[in-house]
Amino acid sequence: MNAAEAKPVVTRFAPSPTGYLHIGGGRTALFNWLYARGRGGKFLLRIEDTDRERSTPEATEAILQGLRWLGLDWDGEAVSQFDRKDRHAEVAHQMLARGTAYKCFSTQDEIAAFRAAQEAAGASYAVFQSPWRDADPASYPDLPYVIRMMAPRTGETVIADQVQGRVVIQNATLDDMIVLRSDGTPTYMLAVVVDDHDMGVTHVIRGDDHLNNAARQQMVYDAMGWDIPVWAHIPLIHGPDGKKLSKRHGATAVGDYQVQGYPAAGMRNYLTRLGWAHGNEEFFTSEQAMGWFDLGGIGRSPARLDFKKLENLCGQHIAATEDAALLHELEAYLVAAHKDLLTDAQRERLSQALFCVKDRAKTFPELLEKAHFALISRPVVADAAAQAALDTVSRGILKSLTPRLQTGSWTKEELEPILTEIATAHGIGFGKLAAPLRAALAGRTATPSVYDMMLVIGRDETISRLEDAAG
RNA sequence: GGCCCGUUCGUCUAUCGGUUAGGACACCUGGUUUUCAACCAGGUAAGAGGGGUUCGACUCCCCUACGGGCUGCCA
Repeated sequence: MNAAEAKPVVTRFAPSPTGYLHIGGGRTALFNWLYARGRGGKFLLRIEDTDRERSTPEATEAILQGLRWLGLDWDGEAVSQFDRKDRHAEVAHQMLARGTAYKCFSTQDEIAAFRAAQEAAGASYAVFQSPWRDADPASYPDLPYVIRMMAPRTGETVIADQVQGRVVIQNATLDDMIVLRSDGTPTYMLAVVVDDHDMGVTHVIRGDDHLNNAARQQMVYDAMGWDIPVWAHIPLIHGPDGKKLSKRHGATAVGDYQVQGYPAAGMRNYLTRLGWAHGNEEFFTSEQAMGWFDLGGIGRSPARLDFKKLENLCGQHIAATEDAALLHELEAYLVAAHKDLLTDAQRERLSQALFCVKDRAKTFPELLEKAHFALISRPVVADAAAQAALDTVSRGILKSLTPRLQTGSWTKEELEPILTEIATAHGIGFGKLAAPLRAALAGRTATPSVYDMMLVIGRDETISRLEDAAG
């Protein structure tokens, strides 16, 4: 192992705050987090807010909020790229001094005309070649200028990518990109390199829409004599139809999943497994994933979102979550989705009911619906299906049941023979008895076991609800 | 247009020259059941197409098709 390999891992997530946290961005952040955390490294956050027109504080907050919900904690304060603009300009001028960049006085009209002429001449690619690249500084006019990278015109740039493999770009197809705009602000290509270098980023894990950019950025590293980070360009996520993910596919924001009541652990599991595999492992915790995750295991083709699989994994995670933690998540979900708070009584009863509902739900709203019986107070309002189960005959049966519940210990062992006996006495199967019981106790037709419900709400409440329903 | 990347069951994937191409989700059948969820048993289902290389290709190379990305004084 040489010195470079021994360096502690530093990864980063660098979103631009122009909107909510996209599900694809969430996965990129997750991969960076997993990689760093699994190796005792650092996971940094940088907000790429150099585009003042489109960046908003609201978007920044939405992104931070999305990351927090996903449970992706970052080290230190989030860095604002805009705040570092002086440093970026400084590096641009260092490049100038090193002779790896030059001032270009071409106007945007001139550039457009150059491209148009090239296109008209049938050139296969339109690479702008600035007439100022080799100009004598003595001939510089007193006009606004940009600083351009003095990119090599021949040869090739090789990106040794951990996911995509060895990618070769012909230098002739790359132009002398602008690193500092005429207003003195840095372009993304410069800022990202300077920041990654200054922040000590060792592994750049990002969407493969940046794969071509990596060649340009690598030239900046070379121009400054800086170490090139390990590149890993991961494929983007697509919608269920294989097309680029967009609004019409439904939820594209991480926040949407929170509001829809998917547990964060399930999201992490699903997103990790999307485009990455560790043998046949499907259901795992983030701690396990940290131990297994590596760049070589990332697939090279874009993966499609599959909500059914997401739900399946979420159901497994809900079932595996400890009651106290689950209750906490449910309350957070209620606030995030409905601005609802639980009363103390509801919280108490819900926590007692979790054992019988958490392995029957794939999402929080589904779980809450199953736990409806524990959240309501009398009088129980039955939905249409439940009302249908409370016909005259059924009400009569319930009426004959209540006296039998007054005494004895309140356990499933004692209750079972009583209910069985009532069913038998009326010549019906247990299923026929359970239906009106569910309706009376929960006002629903889909509920946990009738015994579990009775035990959770207790004898008095059970009898009262049965009497209410029996009329 | 040019350049770059990709293509295994419907979906996520395993395989890293020799396998009856495995698993998971979904789906179908049967069982269990107190509704829902779950559970048990079984089943349908894949290497985009065409050329090579090789004793032997899903695996390596080329072409085509399709999908995606980049080609900005956006990030």
